Amino acid sequence: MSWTDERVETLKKMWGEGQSASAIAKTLGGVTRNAVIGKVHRLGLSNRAGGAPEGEGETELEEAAVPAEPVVEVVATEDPVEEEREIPSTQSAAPPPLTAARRQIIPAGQPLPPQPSANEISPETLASVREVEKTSKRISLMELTERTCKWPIGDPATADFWFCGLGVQAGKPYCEAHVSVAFQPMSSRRDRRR
DNA sequence: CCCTGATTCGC
DNA sequence: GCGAATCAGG
Repeated sequence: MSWTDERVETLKKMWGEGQSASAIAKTLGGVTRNAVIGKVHRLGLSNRAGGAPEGEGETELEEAAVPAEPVVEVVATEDPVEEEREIPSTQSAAPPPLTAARRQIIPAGQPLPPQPSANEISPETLASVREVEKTSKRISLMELTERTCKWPIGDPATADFWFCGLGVQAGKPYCEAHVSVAFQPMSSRRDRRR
């Protein structure tokens, strides 16, 4: 494969859109992400220039020393390389109707499971969850991957928070134990049809 | 371990 | 010019 005008154009476009080198390489086909990066540099557009020359926006989640700005940034932890994401411009201009209770909002965005509460989870499964929490790897947000259990454990508002991190069970986002509690057969309780 | 971009250097 | 290997980092 060679860098035809077409391919270069695609490269420029995708790179400009903020696509990752590997994603671009996958789209183009016949090249590796290294090739893409190499080309990007040769083309002189290493830095995702354009309109944001500066950017000291380090998303540091330090202590809760928020001055006064009710900065409600929804930092959705997007998957590394989902697939064809062609919408880096999706502004969620509609913050959920969270009026009062704001200090106890769980993770962010995506379909994270509810914390194991005294819900409708059978004592057995709940017990197994407790078990897993002991043996969990306690990985950080950064460690989360396609194949690590993304079950949150602990209180996100404190340092006492981590993710299970055990191996997931084929495609599922959680390990076996957490899958069992996340995906209840929908009849764990003789539901009193309200 | 997974992934990201950056750089180097033989081809 | 090209891109694998390597580096540096999350």
